[in-house]
Amino acid sequence: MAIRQIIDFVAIKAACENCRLAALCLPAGLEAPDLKRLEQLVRRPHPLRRGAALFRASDRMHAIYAVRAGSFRTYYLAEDGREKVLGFYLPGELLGFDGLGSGQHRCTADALETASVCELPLAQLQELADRLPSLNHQLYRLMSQEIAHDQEMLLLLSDKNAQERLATFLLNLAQRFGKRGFSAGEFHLSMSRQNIANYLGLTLETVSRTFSQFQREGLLSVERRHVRLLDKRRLSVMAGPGRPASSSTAT
Amino acid sequence: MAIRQIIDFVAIKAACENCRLAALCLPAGLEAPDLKRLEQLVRRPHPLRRGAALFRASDRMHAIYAVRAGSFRTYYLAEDGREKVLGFYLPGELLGFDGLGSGQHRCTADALETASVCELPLAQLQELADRLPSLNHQLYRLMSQEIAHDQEMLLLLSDKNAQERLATFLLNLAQRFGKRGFSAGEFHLSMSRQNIANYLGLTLETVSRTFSQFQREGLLSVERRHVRLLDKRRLSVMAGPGRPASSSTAT
DNA sequence: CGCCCGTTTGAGATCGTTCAAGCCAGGTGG
DNA sequence: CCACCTGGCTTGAACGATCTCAAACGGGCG
Repeated sequence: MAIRQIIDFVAIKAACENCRLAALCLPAGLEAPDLKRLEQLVRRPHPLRRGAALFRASDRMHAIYAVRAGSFRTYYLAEDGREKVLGFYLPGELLGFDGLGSGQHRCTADALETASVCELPLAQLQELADRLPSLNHQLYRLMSQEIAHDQEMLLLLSDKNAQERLATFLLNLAQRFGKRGFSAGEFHLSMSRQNIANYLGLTLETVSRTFSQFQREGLLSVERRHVRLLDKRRLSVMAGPGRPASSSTAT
Repeated sequence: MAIRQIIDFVAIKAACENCRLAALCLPAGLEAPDLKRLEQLVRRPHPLRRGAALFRASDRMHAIYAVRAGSFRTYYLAEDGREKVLGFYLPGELLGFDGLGSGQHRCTADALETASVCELPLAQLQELADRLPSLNHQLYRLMSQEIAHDQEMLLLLSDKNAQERLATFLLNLAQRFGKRGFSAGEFHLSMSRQNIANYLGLTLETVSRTFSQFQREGLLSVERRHVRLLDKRRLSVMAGPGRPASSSTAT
């Protein structure tokens, strides 16, 4: 498979120090010598294909992951089988902290498209963290961001209507894509309407209708999963309070 | 003031080792020698009266707090002035981590009634944590719990109807009161309907009506802020999926 | 005693859901 | 190569839970 080969090739070359995502990733804020040590821990497993799980709820946590390519979704399964989508993760973003307290993951992460990660084995990471306060602080910072994201979502879910929710979501994605060197005005949604709806606490019909409405109003153009934001200013007004930014583990 | 004197008297005697809340508090899981060191950091400021802020959003974070008596609410102020109540804190529960990442609090905490806290100054706590991996792990565990709580709330806000929300809330409170040696079947709500409503993503009218409905159905009796749960089994069924437990920073 | 605030209760409006039908793109098999 | 099928998406119509607006109640405090 050609794709597999390309990815493996990249994997061999990838190192935190040279990684174009480094600034967004765990290494951010670490000094060169600490970075070297961190780098030695990193594993780069084979890519996952669409739908494959990176980890599952109640799995013993054995690593933190950085998205290298592709994208992920995390969700959480209620006792009665209902799913709740908790977040989406783009390249450079970290996931898997949810287990740091208990040693067990609380949610499942699966790939929305073919995707690959860097893996930081927990045992060695904690050992390193116990000796490097700076790494500890970095981990606190990341968990804090997770909390910040969840609290933004609480505000969104309790106060915002469908338009505000979708606008917030799209601007957030745009901002995160932009930060990664992709276009912030035009992008591909790797998640289905159903996933977006679940994440935003709506039904897929409402998401679909709201997309159509935004398009009629000239705020964006959308065709299946391709979106182009045409009037970010107005979208931003629609999105309402709470920074449109800051979703997921992005800085 | 008599009350003030009593509280000060208790404050002098209180020490983590003897504190009846110790098992629920930060010290849980720490060994005796580490506990001693932690204990030396603790300050016990004067009680706060109803409405007084323990810390405010955008304040520089300089401590973590453990509730000693009374109760607190945390909320988060959106740009347009809308408030979002994030959580309630009972004796033995810890608050104030939200700033661990950035060094700034993201939300405001205020007393719902006369309340007092133990204060763990951040600078010394971090210094201690840098030398005590066990304390670090404890802090991770607590932040993790915060995340767990927020994610339970995300599920509640996106999936549950008013009855499920209120039932979940009441059972959660009951469980937390019970763990603290108060009655788990009958308790006083220190927060207003407005606060409950905001926390649950409803209006105060809906909360009020749902209380009345529960009472008509024999699930509980309620008079102003005094609640007695009469049929926890049925309430539990109503509450739906996601553990009814685990709210806030309680273990 | 009377005011004020938090709460309860009622009636109507609204937004999102539900149920249902149809569309479109991509993949499959004849 | 085309017909068909499937899954994801769009659109419509009616329903319903919650919100909004409004009024009245009741306890606590000056």
